[in-house]
Amino acid sequence: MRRILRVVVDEREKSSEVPRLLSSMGLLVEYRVLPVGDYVVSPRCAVERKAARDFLQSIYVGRLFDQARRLSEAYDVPVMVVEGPLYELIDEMENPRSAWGALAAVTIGFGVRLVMTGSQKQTADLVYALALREHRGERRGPYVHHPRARELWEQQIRSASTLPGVGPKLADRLLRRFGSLRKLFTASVAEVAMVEGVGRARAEQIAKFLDAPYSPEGVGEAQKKLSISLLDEGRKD
Amino acid sequence: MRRILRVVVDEREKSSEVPRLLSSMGLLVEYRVLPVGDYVVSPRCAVERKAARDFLQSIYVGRLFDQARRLSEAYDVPVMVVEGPLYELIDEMENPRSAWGALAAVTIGFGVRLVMTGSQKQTADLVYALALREHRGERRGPYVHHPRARELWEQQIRSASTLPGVGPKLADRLLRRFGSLRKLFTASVAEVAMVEGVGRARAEQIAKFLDAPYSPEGVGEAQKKLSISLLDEGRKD
DNA sequence: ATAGCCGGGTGGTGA
DNA sequence: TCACCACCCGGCTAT
Repeated sequence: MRRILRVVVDEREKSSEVPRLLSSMGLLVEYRVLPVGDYVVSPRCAVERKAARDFLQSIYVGRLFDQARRLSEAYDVPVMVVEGPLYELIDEMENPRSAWGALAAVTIGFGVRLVMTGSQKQTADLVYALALREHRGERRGPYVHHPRARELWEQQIRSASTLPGVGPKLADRLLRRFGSLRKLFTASVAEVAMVEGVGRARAEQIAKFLDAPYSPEGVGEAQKKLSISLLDEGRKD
Repeated sequence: MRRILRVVVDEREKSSEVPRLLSSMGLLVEYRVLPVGDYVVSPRCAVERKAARDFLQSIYVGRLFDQARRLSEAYDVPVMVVEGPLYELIDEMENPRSAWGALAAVTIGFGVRLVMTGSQKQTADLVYALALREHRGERRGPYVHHPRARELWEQQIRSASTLPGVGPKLADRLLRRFGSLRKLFTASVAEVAMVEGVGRARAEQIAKFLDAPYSPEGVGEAQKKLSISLLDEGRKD
């Protein structure tokens, strides 16, 4: 049996259909007065819902950037949903480019993830998808995208995960087995291969990686630029 | 005098109106065969343009996540533009939620910035706004990036950078000095401290990190309190 | 010789 | 997300 998905909704959103749709989908909807955001989907992810017209208006009042800032300050994964006929409204504008510029500023400048939807139903579907995703802790993307590791053990896992074929799960097992990063990094192929989830092939791959000589110039790609700029020219032997 | 905005466009995009619109706006359009992305707006920012129908289809072929991954690996600011009547198409689908889930995965999992537009004209306006925005930052570097698998030396630098107080530059120096990751990880405090940019304090910090015992659930009571307070879910009374 | 600038590099913070 | 700041390191310099 799987746990109920929970989402915290701002009181003011009661006037929209979205919360009702969410609870009809099986989500547990809980109302609060939220200082920022409209739908809190997980401790790190909140959604701000804005009607297309309101979105465009708030560009000129400067309110948009304020909200984007507050949202990204409060949550690691800030999402802004623009709901409604945005395209038509932008086409009616005198200078549509400023609207696209604002869009770019919000998503690139503040790191807010934008999604446009066509209706409240679609907004609800999106929020549901977000809740599902956040709840599962689903990692579709590469693990390097992990936000930030604060605790020591998280940093250790992150470090061990840089080994080829080693993700967070395996890193945990390896660290449990060896006790510290140093011991892991100095372990022999046979010792590493003994850990569950690591076979001979993977163990050898890891050893090969650790022992690989460092040659940034390598096979002469355009990457040379980096290594050249990194070279220190102040050798005075 | 301000410099002309330049954008590199994939050859295949010639068949669309967008490049023509861009150059009529005053952008310098340069055609190339791009390995990834359709519009390269700056050394760090590229845009992949997808028709709404194509976008939805590529979800089911699995091609979407592949493209998202390649885009985000090659550029720091990957942008995906979904052009056309997405809302209507999604409403016609049997399970629209999977579409929103895919959208969420692309933008949250892969860090791709999504923007929906209603027409080629709007896409052009967006690309223009991006070019303007990126131009202000004035970064230089190669416009075309390659999606090829990360080079060995890059992975080695990434691995060494997980050490505390060590970024890409220091990682390079450390690896040059020690020759391989294994040798770096087994080096003594004194040896590490000899490298330029690493003093006694930093060397000791690194050693402490490597030798720290792994205790995922936290051993210290004080530590426990901290993590509990951090994990405390959105109680905002 | 050495104590104090200064420029590069890192990582945390607030917008 | 990203730009800015504060700290750490090591070399230079002026005594």
